[in-house]
Formats: sequence, C-alpha cells, structure tokens
Amino acid sequence: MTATTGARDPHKLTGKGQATRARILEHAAQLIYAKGVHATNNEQLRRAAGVSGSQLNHYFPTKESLVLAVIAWQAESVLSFHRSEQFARFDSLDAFRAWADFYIGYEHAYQEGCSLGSLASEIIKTDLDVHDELASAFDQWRDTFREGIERMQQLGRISAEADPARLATLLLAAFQGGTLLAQVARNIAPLKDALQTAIDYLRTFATSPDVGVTAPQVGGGVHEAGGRLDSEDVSGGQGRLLAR
Amino acid sequence: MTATTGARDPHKLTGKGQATRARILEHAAQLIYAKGVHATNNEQLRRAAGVSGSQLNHYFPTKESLVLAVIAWQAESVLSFHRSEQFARFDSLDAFRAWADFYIGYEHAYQEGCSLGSLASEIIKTDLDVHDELASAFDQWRDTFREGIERMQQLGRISAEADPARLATLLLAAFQGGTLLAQVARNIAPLKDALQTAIDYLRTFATSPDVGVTAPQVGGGVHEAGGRLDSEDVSGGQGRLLAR
DNA sequence: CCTCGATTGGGCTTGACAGCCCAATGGTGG
DNA sequence: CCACCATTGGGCTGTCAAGCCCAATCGAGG
Repeated sequence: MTATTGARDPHKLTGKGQATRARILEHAAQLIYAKGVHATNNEQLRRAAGVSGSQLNHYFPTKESLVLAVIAWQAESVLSFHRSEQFARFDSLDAFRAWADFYIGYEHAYQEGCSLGSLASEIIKTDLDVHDELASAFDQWRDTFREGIERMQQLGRISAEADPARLATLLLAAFQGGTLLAQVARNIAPLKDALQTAIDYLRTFATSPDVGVTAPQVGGGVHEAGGRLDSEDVSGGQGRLLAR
Repeated sequence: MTATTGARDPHKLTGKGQATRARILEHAAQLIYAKGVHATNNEQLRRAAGVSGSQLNHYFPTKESLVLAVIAWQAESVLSFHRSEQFARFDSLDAFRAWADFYIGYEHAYQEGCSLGSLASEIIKTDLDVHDELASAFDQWRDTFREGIERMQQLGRISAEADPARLATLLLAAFQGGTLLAQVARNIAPLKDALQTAIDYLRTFATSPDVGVTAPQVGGGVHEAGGRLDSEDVSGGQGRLLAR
C-alpha cells in the first residue's frame, strides 16, 4: 500500500541514479500522455529517455510499477498546479475563470485530454490496482475547488446557499467530461462550453453584481471563436501539468 | 466513410449469418464494456459467443472492424435509449430528473462507466480512426438534450435566457466526467452530485415555482444515502443501453 | 437427387512485447 | 593504488494474441 511508486525507492539511490530514474519517469509520462499506455513500449522509452534495456528493469521492474509511478507523478503535477499562486486558492470567481481560460487555451487539452483523466480511463478496467491512488488524487483536486468555494463563502463573496462540495464536483466532472468531448470532436468548444456554463452557475450564487467579462448565460457567446482571456500566459511553471 | 461497421455488410448475409454476426457483436460489446478493448481477446470472444476462430475473421476480418462495429452498436443503443418514450424527448425538468435517477441507480455506471465514453477514452489515442463515428454519436446525444431544452423554452417552461446548447453540453460533460469519477471512487456519489447539480442549474431557469422533490441546491442532500426516485424501474427496454 | 456456394470449425504461423540475464563500466571508500 | 558495489549496456527468450489457411458441413437452387 505504501509502495505506490514501485520498486527502487528513489531515496536509496545515488544522485546519478535518481537523475536517471527521474529522466525515465519524465519521458514516460510524456510518452504515455501523448500515445497512451498500451501504445507505449519500452523500446520507445529507451530511445526517448536515452537509457537502455535493463535500466527500465532496474528502476521499474514491471510496466505496472512504471505506470503507478507515472500516475503519482501526474497527480502531483496536477495538484501542485492547482495549488499554485496563480489561482489564489480559488477564492474568487476570477480565479475560476482564469483556470478555465488556461485549459481552454491549452491545446493539449483537446488533443491528449487530461493528464490524469485520460490515464485513469485507459487503465481503470485493467487488473492494475490504481483506484486508491487515483481516487485520492481526484479527491484532493475536488477539495481544492471545494475549499476555494468555502473560502468565498466565508469572505461573503457568494451565498451561503451554495453547496461547495457539489459545485466542486460539478466543476471537476465538467472538466473531465468536457475534455473527453473535446478530444473526440478535435475541438475545444465542448470543454469551453462545459467549463463556462459550470462557472456561470457558480456565479449565480455571487453576492456582488459581479464584473464578469461576458453576459451571464444569455446568447451563445461561447460558440464563436474568440476567447475571453486568451489564457496563454496564465501559465508559469506548470508546463509540467499536462505534458512534458 | 460509409463502411463504418467493417467488412461483411450485414444485409448481404443469410439469416443465419446475420444471427451469428449479431451474436458476436452483442457479446463483444458486453465483454469490451466490462473488461475494456485491450483486455478482450478473440479467445474470450469465441467462448462467449459460442463461435470459433475463423468466424471472427469472417464477419470481422480485423479487430479494428469489430471495435468499429461495437462503437456503432453502442452509439445506436445510447441514442435510442435517450430517444425512447420514457424521457418524453426531455421536454420537462422531471424528464431530466428521471434520466439522472436512472443512471444514479444503474450500478454499471460506476463499475464500468459509460458504454460509449469509456470506450472512447480507451481508444481515442490509438491509431484507430474512430473520431468521426464517436463525434457524431456525442453530437446527437447532446442534441437530444438541446432540443429538449429548446422545446421547454417554446412551451414556456424555462426562460428564454437559457442557452440550450451550452446547458446540453454541460449535462453531457457532467455525465461523462461524473461517470469517470464514480468509476475511480467505486462510488456513485460523484456522478450523483454532478448530475443533480447540473440539473439544479437548469432548474434556475424554470418559469414556474417547480415542484422539485428536493430543495434547490441548499444543503448537502446529495451526500446522504437515500435516492430521490430510486430509479430502479425507470428502465424499460434499455437493458441494451450499457451492458447486455 | 445433385451441384455449388455460403457458412462453420479448428489449428497454425508470425510478429511483438515484457521481462531477464550476463558482461562491462565508473565511481567511491579504504 | 586497489577492491568492491552501484550503475549501465545490449542482447535474448518465453509468452500471448492477431490474422490466416484448409477441411468439413449445411442449405438452396436446378
């Protein structure tokens, strides 16, 4: 239960060994995110990470151990991204808007999907026991939203009527589902619609008039091309988030 | 583009041949839904469908053709289920509630996920070209909701302010994402929260006071055990929908 | 009743991938 | 300077699944 990362505890390796292990992990995460678990074999990993045969066996004795380590790595990436300064712990509607705009402008979102969600979908039905690891990650992700909404309530920014837990679940589900629909359609629009509509709902609980950039939910403002923030530079150190 | 089902057009087979092909397809859909595409091999298919070796090659020359046929079959199942009488073409809030309650009470939803969504997630990154088929199915699915909401507007049941397309997208995304989260958590709660919260939003556009069974969105009514409709018999002829 | 084509059955071969082994290297402490 | 151990390299083999072939059977039309 504790050995979530698979064999070879990183802290028992030398500096060079840790570096090699990290390099493998990083490239594995990238490859798996781009091509999926099944389409990624160890020969590709060897070439990508510049390592060779027995190294994979040395640091990750089985493919399962590698996948588990990648899951942990991606989970940590997503969570640290959502906890980063740029979103101010989601204590305002603008923080949620900035978050949505980031993914709406993030091209990988509708190409490879969510780094955690697509991985989860692909292996959830296999015999790999990854439920606990993934469930914990998604719980923490949702709690990031929930705690932000609770803080907004404490700050008087939204009504006490709102149910933070349910709204947080809707936001995360809309993101995961919207990402899947966007992947299938090869078009960001479904994700954009889902996220903005969910945030529109959140806004209906706002206590102040709110200075939203777009009108509440009237008209199909979402369906035309232009973005609202362009979001390209909401990024900072989160290149790690989805790919890379 | 037209040969979506793969080789051997069904209408060019004898009655017996069609029956065999249908039997293979049905069992393949069930197995793939339960175990995933990669974990399903032709030996399992042979035993499940009671057919043998060359029959798979005869009716479905490649695995890709079989998967494509399964996708088409599942898409048709989902769409015909959503278009069935029981949901009255989604022309009322109660129809949406009945829909949500069905899936909340449908145990497969948090075990194997959505019959179409989980399939899509698993193979979207492979070289199989299934985007068009899947995109069409999801579009039609979303349109089912959208047209229902538009009808509700025409009937004066909800405000003209509502954006049917975006709300429909949110509903579908919440379902897909909620299903994924429920699968990971091995618990129906995330799906329940996501769907009910999305429908709560839809209800805020209602013109009449509404006789909803639960209070709007106050309190965490979702997090306790009891369901709202128990939904077990919203079903009818839709055993085909997800499994079977 | 006969013939022919469609349908069915089981076995087989090829290819790919995961996992493993042995040899070589490099660095670190004694 | 030496010895030992962690680290690295490349190749190898067992396993499994997909795709294919040949033989047998069944049904329909003449």
